[in-house]
Amino acid sequence: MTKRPEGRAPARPTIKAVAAAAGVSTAAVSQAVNGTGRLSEATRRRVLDTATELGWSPSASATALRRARTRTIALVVRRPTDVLGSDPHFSELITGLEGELAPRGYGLLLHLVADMAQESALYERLAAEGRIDGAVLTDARADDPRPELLRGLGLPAVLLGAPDTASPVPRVGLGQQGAGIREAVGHLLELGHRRVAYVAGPAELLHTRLRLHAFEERLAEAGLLPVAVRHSDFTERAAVGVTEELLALPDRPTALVFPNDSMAVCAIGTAQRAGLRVPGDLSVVGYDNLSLGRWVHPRLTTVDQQVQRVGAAAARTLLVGCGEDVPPPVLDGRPRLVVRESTGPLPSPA
Amino acid sequence: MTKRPEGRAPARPTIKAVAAAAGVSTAAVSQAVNGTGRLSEATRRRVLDTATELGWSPSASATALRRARTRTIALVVRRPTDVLGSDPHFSELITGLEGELAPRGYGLLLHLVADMAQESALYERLAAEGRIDGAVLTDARADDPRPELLRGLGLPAVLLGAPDTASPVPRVGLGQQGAGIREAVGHLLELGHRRVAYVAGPAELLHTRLRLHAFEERLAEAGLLPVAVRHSDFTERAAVGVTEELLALPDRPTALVFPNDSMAVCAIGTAQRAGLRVPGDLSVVGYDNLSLGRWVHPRLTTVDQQVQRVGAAAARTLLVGCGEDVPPPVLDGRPRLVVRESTGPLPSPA
DNA sequence: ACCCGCTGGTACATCGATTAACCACTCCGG
DNA sequence: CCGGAGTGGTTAATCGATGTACCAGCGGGT
Repeated sequence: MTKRPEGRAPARPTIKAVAAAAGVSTAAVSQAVNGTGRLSEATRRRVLDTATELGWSPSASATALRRARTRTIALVVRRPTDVLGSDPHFSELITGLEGELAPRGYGLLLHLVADMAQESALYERLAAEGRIDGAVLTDARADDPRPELLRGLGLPAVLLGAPDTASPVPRVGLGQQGAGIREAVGHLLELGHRRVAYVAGPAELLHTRLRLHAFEERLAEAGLLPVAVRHSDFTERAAVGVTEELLALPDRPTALVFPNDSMAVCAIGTAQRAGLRVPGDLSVVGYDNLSLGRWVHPRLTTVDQQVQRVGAAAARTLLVGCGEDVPPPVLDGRPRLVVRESTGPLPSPA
Repeated sequence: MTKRPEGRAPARPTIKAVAAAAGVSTAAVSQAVNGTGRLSEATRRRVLDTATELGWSPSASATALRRARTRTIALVVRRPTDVLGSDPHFSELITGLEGELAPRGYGLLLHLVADMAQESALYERLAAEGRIDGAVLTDARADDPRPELLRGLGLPAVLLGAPDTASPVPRVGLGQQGAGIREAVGHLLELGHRRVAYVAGPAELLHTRLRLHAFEERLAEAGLLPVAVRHSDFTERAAVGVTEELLALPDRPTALVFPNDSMAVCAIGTAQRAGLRVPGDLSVVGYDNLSLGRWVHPRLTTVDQQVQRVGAAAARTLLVGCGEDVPPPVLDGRPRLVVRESTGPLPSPA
């Protein structure tokens, strides 16, 4: 039991300590770690050695103040209900972001807000305090105020889930939302389905519109109309309600398409509870390729949109916007249908 | 011709600008916003008004440098496999943390690492750079190196998922892990089950041990031994493998207890796939009370440990450790069993 | 001897806020 | 009329790192 008075700060070394230990000026130390200025190779090495020896890293606060750059990126999650809880979307996105940010010494500042007003206010505060260098904007809306806001604040940003039209900020991936849904509908049509219903996300989200449009378009190409379209939030509760409603329809749909996997799984449960077999009586398609879906019974047919890669691309885009010298993002993958067991041939009419 | 065509930096106002506009010294401005010093009410108000008028907030970098406090808390998620993806645990935890941190102007810095070595290295880097004021340590291990490490770095921390024994850092909640499991086992015993198996998390995690001990203890109180105990990571894939193995046992268990809900759901799927009815032939208990569990078929019996509240308590504890003046955390809830449909009476012997 | 250019560094102002020390002024009792 | 105590501010040093401007040698051409 060492008697150490608590809270005794270990007094981290400063650039001054390193300079003294190496017998040079603080300027030399700075130049050594940043690779700037003109130092002899011998001096540079000696400085770097003493730096590691003392366990010194430049203070993030001081550097941030001097350079007006914090090496921090904001990710704000809007969470009107409890979406985050069930949605793997953000976890995957964060994984993708981190993979690119961390190696460059960047940090991810995470915030949760309830609505768009709070989100905008938060960006303004973060910008006013100079806490961040950029932001990842998720869930693009139809008339999204954020790109313009961030541009006004002088912060680079990247918008996820919007088509690549001209805009104040770059946009990344999730742009081919339609492709996955088209594939899913095509799959259902091939199986013989004619009465297909679509459960969409909140109407104000841009990707909701994109996917819905793709859904209707693909059906139209087969000369069909959706038997029903319902908007919902992303909650499991909504999934259950909508499913019950759709199953009670006079011309009951034989296939349901959902905007995420959690909802699809709940829908399967609801159908089973109502005495229907999946996919015998009802086919169900999800979205996201949540790993859970591979193991439930029946295994879930879903759309994999590779959120992780999108996150990585978004991070790269932002880093470029921050003046970092990184290879530009490449985003090859597009959403792809993963066919498993929750979809099957049209039930033969009794 | 400016280098940045439209990215003209809006030149955020500084304390100097506010001081000039209000006709006072910068010191007065500082005292006004911090409520320190002795300023007349009139001056204070005038300063605050011009501050909001100019849209000024003190620079986080400058304040951090001067006060040696960043108002940032680190949450490092160790993720050997893809646990984060499916585990709602962290989402809930983050929600709880944010609820307390955000109102006090604190930010949450999120990092993902692969193993404990990386995690320790990360804390050292964050501390050396002075990027954080404290850290939330999740998933306590048997001989956890982090509390000692963080103490050595002079950073307040809070350890989650450990009993409240003496330690370098405070510990919060999740300490009564046993209570929930005891309740679950009691429930199964009441239903007549005698052959119960336990699927545990990774052996090095402290809460794994606590829960396992509670499981065995409660069974012993009824004069029973576990029919089997298996360790696993938290992945769905492992759930499937373990379930298949347990169901193939000569004295097949009639009830399975899992360390999280995703695994339990997958186990149910696996059992169904093997032709077993749940809970007719097999009872399944989860842990976490993931919202999905309320809607699958059958609805999942699980343990609710109120992670969100734990997060809130952890945040409060940390804020106190940072010298913030907040009400001390109160953590009333203990884990509670939520009985639903995936558990049922012992199958009558054929 | 003188100036030039080059190498390898150093001195100092600066980023934006905080805070201890200090000062001008008024009021008041003795 | 003077000392002492408030009141309501200001001045200036400081946090740690960065970068521009400057300087000391030194070799070499003329």
